Amino acid sequence: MSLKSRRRGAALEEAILSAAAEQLQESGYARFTIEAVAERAGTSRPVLYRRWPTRADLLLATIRWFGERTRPPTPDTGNLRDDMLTLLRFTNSVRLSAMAVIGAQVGSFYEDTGVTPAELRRHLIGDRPQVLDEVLARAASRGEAPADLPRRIRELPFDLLRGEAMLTMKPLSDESIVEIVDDVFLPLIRLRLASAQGGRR
Amino acid sequence: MSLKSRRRGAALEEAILSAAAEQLQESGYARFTIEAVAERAGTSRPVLYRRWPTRADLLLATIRWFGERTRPPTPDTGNLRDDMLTLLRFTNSVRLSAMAVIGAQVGSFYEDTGVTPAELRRHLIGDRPQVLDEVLARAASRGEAPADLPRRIRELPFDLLRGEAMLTMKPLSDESIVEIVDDVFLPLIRLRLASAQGGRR
DNA sequence: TTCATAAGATACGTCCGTGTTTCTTAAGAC
DNA sequence: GTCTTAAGAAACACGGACGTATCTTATGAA
Repeated sequence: MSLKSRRRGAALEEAILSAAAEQLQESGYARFTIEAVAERAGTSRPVLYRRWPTRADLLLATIRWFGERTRPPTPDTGNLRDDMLTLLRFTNSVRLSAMAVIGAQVGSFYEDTGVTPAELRRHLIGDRPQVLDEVLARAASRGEAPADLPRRIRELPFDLLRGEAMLTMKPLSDESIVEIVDDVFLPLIRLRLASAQGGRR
Repeated sequence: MSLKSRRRGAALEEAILSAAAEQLQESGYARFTIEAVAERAGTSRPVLYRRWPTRADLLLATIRWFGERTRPPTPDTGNLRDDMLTLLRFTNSVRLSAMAVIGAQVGSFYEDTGVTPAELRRHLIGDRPQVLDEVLARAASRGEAPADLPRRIRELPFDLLRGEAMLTMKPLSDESIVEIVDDVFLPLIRLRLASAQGGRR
């Protein structure tokens, strides 16, 4: 292909991981082969083998790479509802293609390695502080939400978003997102807030 | 293998589908090959090819077969909470191994055929009337739940169950199930019941 | 400008699953 | 008991991806 330019080191690695991410999202893990990624990146298989001994290693590297450059911005609209909607919409559009792949395409990866989708998700998310924490903390300081929310409630909107996306293999409609916030999440938050205040008095 | 007995027709088909279901649950879709299923069933590939032209056809047949023999019993404990717990526990233990496979192992199937996990799920469930409908109808007649629940609320416990199982690739703990019912589902039901009655008055 | 390094092209053997064909022989209907 | 049907064993060519080895040549640093 390239009779002239020849990429090296970090630039090459970047190009490969980018190609790998594309391949993964477009064609799923089944066709996420060393061969296909090399071709898409415009390089040759040995170049990949020199960096990642197995397809599983390449996948992990790809997921981490993708996760790093799709950090959600921290919304700060002044109210919990809009913050949540913003966050969910971002996740729905940007991260979800990744999660759908990770969750639903990677079954054979689980078979091969024993790494569950949940663990892959942690790879995607990384160690960075969760945006959600910040949003909820601000809501609590405004008196919109109780300070202590159990994991199940906190993560509810994301669990629902992810679950539905994994089933349908596509982003949710905006109505669905609004529904999750207005009909499920916020009512539960208000309920818990009321009972916390009621209990305190 | 069998120098003596030789199965035929329906009995053979049953044996094959049973072997296929085992193979699918144990080793996932990636290793759900005509070859592997034939071997596990103690027969030869041509026998399978005569019935199901492709691996996808075999998968659909297997899912339907499995779904048919894992119908959930309709619980009738006299209260919504226990009915829901019973139903969720059954799904968690029996159906879930299937759903985990369907949802999380079958990504490449989606790639091959365009059939989403949601559609596969419908295959599993079939056309039969949903047990959940009956449980909720009885709850409504007891005054425990409003008569008209939107899909999102009705399915909430199952969406959560399925989503979590697809992530972790294993059944939920019983505490998680209780949590889903007591901290998420029932509060929302009561809330809607109250507002429906309040609005009517 | 020189030179060590690594990109990238090519080729090789291997494994595994596909889909088909041929042949035998057991099963079940008559 | 005979005969049609289909099970099941074996072999085949095929394709795709693997993982490695070899050789060239561009790149970037000294």
